[in-house]
Amino acid sequence: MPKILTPDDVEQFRERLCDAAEHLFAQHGTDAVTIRQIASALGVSTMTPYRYFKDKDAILAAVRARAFDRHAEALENARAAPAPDPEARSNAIGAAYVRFALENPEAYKLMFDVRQPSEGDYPDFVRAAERSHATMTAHLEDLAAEGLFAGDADYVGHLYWAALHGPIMLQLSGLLRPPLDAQTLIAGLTAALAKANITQPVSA
Amino acid sequence: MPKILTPDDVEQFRERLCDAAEHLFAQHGTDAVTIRQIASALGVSTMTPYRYFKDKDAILAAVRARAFDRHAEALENARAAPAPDPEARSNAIGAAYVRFALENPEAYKLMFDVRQPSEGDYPDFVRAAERSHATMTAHLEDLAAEGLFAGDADYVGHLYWAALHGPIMLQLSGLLRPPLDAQTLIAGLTAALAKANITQPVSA
DNA sequence: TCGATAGAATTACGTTGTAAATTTATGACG
DNA sequence: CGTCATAAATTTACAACGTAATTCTATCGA
Repeated sequence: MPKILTPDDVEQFRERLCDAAEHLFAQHGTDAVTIRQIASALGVSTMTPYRYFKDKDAILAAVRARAFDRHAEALENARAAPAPDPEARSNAIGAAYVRFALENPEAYKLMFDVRQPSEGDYPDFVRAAERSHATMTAHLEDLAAEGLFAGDADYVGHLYWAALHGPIMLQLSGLLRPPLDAQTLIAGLTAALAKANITQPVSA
Repeated sequence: MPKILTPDDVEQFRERLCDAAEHLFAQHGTDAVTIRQIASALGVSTMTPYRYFKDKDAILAAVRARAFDRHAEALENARAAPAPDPEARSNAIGAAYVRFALENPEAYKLMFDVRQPSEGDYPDFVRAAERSHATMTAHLEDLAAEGLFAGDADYVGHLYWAALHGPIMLQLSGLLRPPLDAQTLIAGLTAALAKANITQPVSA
């Protein structure tokens, strides 16, 4: 019998390939990177990646999922870190979100890239995206358990998510001019949310 | 002497080409559309578009600029329309923004597509994008002139912009699950902004 | 009528994603 | 210990792409 790839071998190669792809994406832009470049960076032939991924779209989905996973990890670490009080922990989670986005703009753009047509075809991506956002909801549920927040944790979590995501995307789209930037807008939006203390969906 | 294209001829052909390209983009996705398809839809040869646009990127920039222009027009119409009171006019402008985005999701995605590397190369696009956002600031300056708002119009305009853009982008990225949607989040964020009445950049 | 020439069409080429065919290397078995 | 079936990798091949270079066509001043 010939050599057989263990599931571990497969996973390891996929990791290496995604690492290489991610670097190339960040360096040259997602569209400019070819399968041939990725294969060459790994020292394998052009067709070898096809043994590990269905096609180029599957590679893109895998890289996006990995970016979401790293993002989720940053949030989870912030949530797990010691904090003097719950408010400080809230701020730490928000700061971790923003820091990840601004320090890894190419990864963040990729995560929320709106072109992948049917994300349902890539369950790994969907799971990673859910995991990332779940931390924010979980933190609000912590606050609720401590009696510091009463309301719809999912809804309010999404409000804060949108309050971070909107400014970040405007900045990454190149549409903010000094002195405006994502941080300044996020400060205003989160201050407004905290002050208004919205807890339930408001009727339009 | 041979036939000579007047500037009007050129402009007319560009319009026709952008119309065709936009339809194809919305139908098949931006990436799947080829120059050959666009040319064929116009009944011209493959290379004819190159007489009117430098390359494919220039076509994309032109289509994006046109989308921003239509968006700006929708906002300007809402601002110019009669309204019972200033608050109603504010709501009408916001509603026009959201309606455009949700009724033309492909156009909206294109406008804020984060891939075009150096938008500075396309001054028409930059101008259209500025025009779109200027309406919101202008409306706040109207309010200020009437004594109904005192604060940094540019900053607060951007706060509302981000409060609309964030939820819309989350929805268009396919990351909102029922019962959550862009409208519900926008209602919460704009309610918070109105209630908190932020007027100046808040210090982090 | 005719020829110079702007604009359109045709041809051509390098590159892409990937299907199909071929080669290579492994490990159980006579 | 060689041999062979076969998984994995490579090589080859091809249609389609963006676009440069070339050729054709139709117009208008002479």
